[in-house]
Amino acid sequence: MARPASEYPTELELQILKILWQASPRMVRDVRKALAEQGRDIAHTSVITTLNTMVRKKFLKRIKQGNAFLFSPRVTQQNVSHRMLDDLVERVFDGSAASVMLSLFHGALVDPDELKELRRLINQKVKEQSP
Amino acid sequence: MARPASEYPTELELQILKILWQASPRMVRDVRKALAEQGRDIAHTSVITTLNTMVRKKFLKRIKQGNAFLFSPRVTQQNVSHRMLDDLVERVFDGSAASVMLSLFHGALVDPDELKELRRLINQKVKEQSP
DNA sequence: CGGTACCTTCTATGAAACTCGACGATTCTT
DNA sequence: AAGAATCGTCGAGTTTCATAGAAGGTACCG
Repeated sequence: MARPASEYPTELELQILKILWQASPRMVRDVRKALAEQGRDIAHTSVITTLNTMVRKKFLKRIKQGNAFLFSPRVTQQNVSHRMLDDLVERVFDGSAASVMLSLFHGALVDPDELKELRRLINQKVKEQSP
Repeated sequence: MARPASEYPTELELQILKILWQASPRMVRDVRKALAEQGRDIAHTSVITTLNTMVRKKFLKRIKQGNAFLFSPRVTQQNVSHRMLDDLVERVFDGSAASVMLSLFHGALVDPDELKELRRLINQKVKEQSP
C-alpha cells in the first residue's frame, strides 16, 4: 500500500475552495488570478489540473459554458471546516473537545468580546443539557 | 516545485508518537505490536523506516542498546497538538479561535462535565482580561 | 482563409508518504 | 560450531500531491 488519499482538501485545494466560496461559479482564469493575488502564481494548466482532481474528489462541480468550464463548490465552508476540525479533535486530541478549547485558551488567541459571547453560549448549552 | 515537507507529523507518525507518549523508550518490536493492536499491521522494516525518518525530522531520538535501538519522543504531546491546532485555526478558520469553538459547539461533541469546567475557565479568563 | 488567442486533455517530473524484501551483522540455541 | 532467530541498513516500488509543457480543438478577426 502507499500514501493514502486525504479525505480532506489539501493546501492548494483549500485555497481554491476559499476562492470559490467567495464567489462562484468562476472560470479557470479567474481562479488563477485570485491565486496569484494571494501570492501563488502558478501556470494556467496547473490550475486546471488541480480543479479537475477536485471535481473527481467531489469538492467541485463544473459545467460547460461555450468551450470553457465554470467551476463551483459542491461542499460548504461550514461542512468542510467542521469535518476537518472533527478529524483533528479525533486524531490529535483523542476526541476531547474540551482539550481543544483548553489548548485554544492556552495561546493568547481569544478576543475579549468573543470570550463573552462564548460564555453566553456555554451557559446556554449547560442549561440545555442539565435540566 | 513539489509538495513541501509537512512541518507536522503525518498520520502514521502521529500514531507512533502517541504510542511513545504513552510509554518510552521502546523497541521497534513493541512499537510494531502496539500499531498492530490498533489495526495497523505493517512489516517490521516499515516501522523502522518510519521511525528513522522521524528521527531525521527530530520528532524522536534513539539510543543504542546492545544491537538494537530504543526510541523516545523528542516533542511533547501538548506541543505537537497545540501547533497542529494553531495551524488548522489559521488555515481553515482564518485565525478565529472563536469560530473554532462555535464549530465545536455545533456538533454534540462536548461532555456536560467538561462544559462546566470550561465555563469556569472562561470566567477566569474574562476576569483576567477585563479588570 | 490564415493567424492569434483562448481553452482543454494528456503526459511528465519531482518530492513526500507508505510499504516491503533482500541482504548483512549480531546473538541465541542446540 | 552449525543453525536459527533477531535486528538494522539499503534500495526500491506505489500512490498522492504540486506543478507545468506539449498537443490539439474551437472561435473570432482582419
